[in-house]
Amino acid sequence: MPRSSERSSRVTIKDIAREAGVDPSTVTRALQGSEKVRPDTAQRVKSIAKKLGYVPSAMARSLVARRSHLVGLVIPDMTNPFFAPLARGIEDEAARHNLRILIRNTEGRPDAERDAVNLFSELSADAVIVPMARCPSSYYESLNDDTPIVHINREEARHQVSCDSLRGTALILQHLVQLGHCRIGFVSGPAGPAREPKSLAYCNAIANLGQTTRDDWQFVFDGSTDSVEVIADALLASNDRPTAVFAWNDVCAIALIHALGKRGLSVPRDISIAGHDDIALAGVIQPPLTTVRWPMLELGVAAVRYAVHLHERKTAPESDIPAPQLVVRSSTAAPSV
Amino acid sequence: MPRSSERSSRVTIKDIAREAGVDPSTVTRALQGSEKVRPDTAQRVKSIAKKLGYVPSAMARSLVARRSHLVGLVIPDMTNPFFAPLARGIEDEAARHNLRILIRNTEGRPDAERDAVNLFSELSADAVIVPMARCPSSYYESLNDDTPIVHINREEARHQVSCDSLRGTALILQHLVQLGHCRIGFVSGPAGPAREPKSLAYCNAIANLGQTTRDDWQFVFDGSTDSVEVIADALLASNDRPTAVFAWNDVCAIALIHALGKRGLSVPRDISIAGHDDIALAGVIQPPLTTVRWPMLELGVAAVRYAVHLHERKTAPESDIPAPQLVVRSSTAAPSV
DNA sequence: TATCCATATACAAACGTTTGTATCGCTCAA
DNA sequence: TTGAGCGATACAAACGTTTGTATATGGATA
Repeated sequence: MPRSSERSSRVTIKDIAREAGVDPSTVTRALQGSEKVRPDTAQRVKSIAKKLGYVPSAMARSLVARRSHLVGLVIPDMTNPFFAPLARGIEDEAARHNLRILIRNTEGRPDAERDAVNLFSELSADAVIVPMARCPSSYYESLNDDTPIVHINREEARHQVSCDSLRGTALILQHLVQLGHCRIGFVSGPAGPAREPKSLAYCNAIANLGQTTRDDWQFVFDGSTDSVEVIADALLASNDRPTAVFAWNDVCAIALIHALGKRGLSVPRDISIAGHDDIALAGVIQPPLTTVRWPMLELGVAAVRYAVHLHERKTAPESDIPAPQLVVRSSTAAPSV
Repeated sequence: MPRSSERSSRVTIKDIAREAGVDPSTVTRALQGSEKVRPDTAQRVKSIAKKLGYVPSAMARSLVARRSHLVGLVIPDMTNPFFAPLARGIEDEAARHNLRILIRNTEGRPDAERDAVNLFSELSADAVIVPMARCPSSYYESLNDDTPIVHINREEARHQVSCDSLRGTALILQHLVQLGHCRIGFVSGPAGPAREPKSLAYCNAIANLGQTTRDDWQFVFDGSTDSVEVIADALLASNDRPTAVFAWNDVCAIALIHALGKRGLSVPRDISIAGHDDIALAGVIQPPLTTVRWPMLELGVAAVRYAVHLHERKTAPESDIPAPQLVVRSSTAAPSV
């Protein structure tokens, strides 16, 4: 029996006050459990509130409190299970701080990312967490700082938490070289500010290991299955093709294994494939994927902590986040040559 | 150069008004592009707003407008890529109606689901979309109806859009029987109001096809990889074990294929496995998974349309949603007997 | 020059809360 | 009997918008 009256608009604190014969301010205090209200009055107010199906207005509340206890999370790609542990870490830590997480999905589109940040800003979110931002730094610098933005793995940003983001590349390449590979290809992720540094990290790591690379051993995955087919074709066309490929994304690596299989190449017998991210499925596909585990959960926790401290003490907390780890499974092996 | 002043709180319409030498109401109208403002005044106001880095307060705005143009989406499991197309359909359709989607993740916990619905309600969301709700119907019936809840595939709910949710079961089982299987196992999804109907659908379909089932051919997947191991063990222990298993969830099916592989059973040679949902990876794993494609994208679109009509015309729109489809790949084959 | 209309702008109330301060009615001590 | 002190409650202002109405300014008309 929610609404007992016939009015069509929302039940307010005033409705409760009228019914209880008290002032609205008394209702607020009663509902908050303030000690300045007589217990029996408080009880009466509460039961009337319940009877009427009262739902407080976050709008009005936040307006006067000038904060919303909301934290925005901007996710570039819900399809990628990679972000799930991040979200979980964020949710858990947020709950501990009496904050509530709201998520917005951008599908990798920079305009959607701007819109998401904007919406959270309009909602007076306490903070906005943006993992793997697609918009250029200049955009974030132009924002006024009422709403702090916390980036994840974006070294140049004002506020950010990160792990050693390029470590994974080094680990994987080192692993492949140790197995005896010397022609190692690379597939970089979708467009965005993160692409360049990744390619660079690959080139550097290759150089550090005393190996060489070639332009036609480097490919771009745009998130679609079509682009994987193109990559597979290009790979086979190369007359001196890589014996191993490092794909910057497990989803891409898995799709690539399949595309190569269709073309008669078996992994890891004919070619080794390594991924990145260690999504939940990576260990249960055939062959189980060699990849890099990122400390996404820990990054989420750290991001929320950072946001909280930013809000309260205006000073950045230290937090140490475990380094990315190599997870060797069965999609990589010594070259067959 | 966002904030030119030294004040630390948010830039408001009053700040702009003061700087432009006009009344706040004129600022609003100028910013809205109302035709009652002289063009040069409007221009001046706009440029000042930009200069000050003005961000409107959604709180204040929604408070007076008494609506937020926000639609809440409650997702039980972000890990499951199954929900990605739903979210995309919802986002796209919402954009067309000038609505913005906010997502909250519940990880399948009923209390988190209640909290999510509650939050959206407090935020005066125009509607809340709840796919695969975990809370009992009685909870939803007890809610006051200022904030309409639109369910997805929940026949008993007041407001819902759905496809023929049990069709998939029938299609898969029919396919398996046609291949010659007569001992067909079943793995149902995680706990919640949807589990019972699913098991029932399985039993009914089995009966309709003139087959029989046994209690020890039916298993429960709770979302963890551990539970898949348990299922695999139980499956092997059965002395008259199923020659095919239908798992109500691709993620579960994929993990099951792997767990059986570890125990020496090859799919589909030794046992057929079928999934449900047709997630993006289903086609690119080894072996490619036979499954059922659900019209998630279309359901998302329909849900938003439903919500919009509920808000505007108070009458439910008709929409026809394509039926679930059987997608036969390579994880099912004739029994080897 | 007085009147009228249109146009541009200002004024004020409202949305639903929260919170600081004022007021009321007690009891208790002097 | 009076006044201080206190506990419970009422009053009022504020948060940042939007919107209906009132006002002022100017030009055209009579």
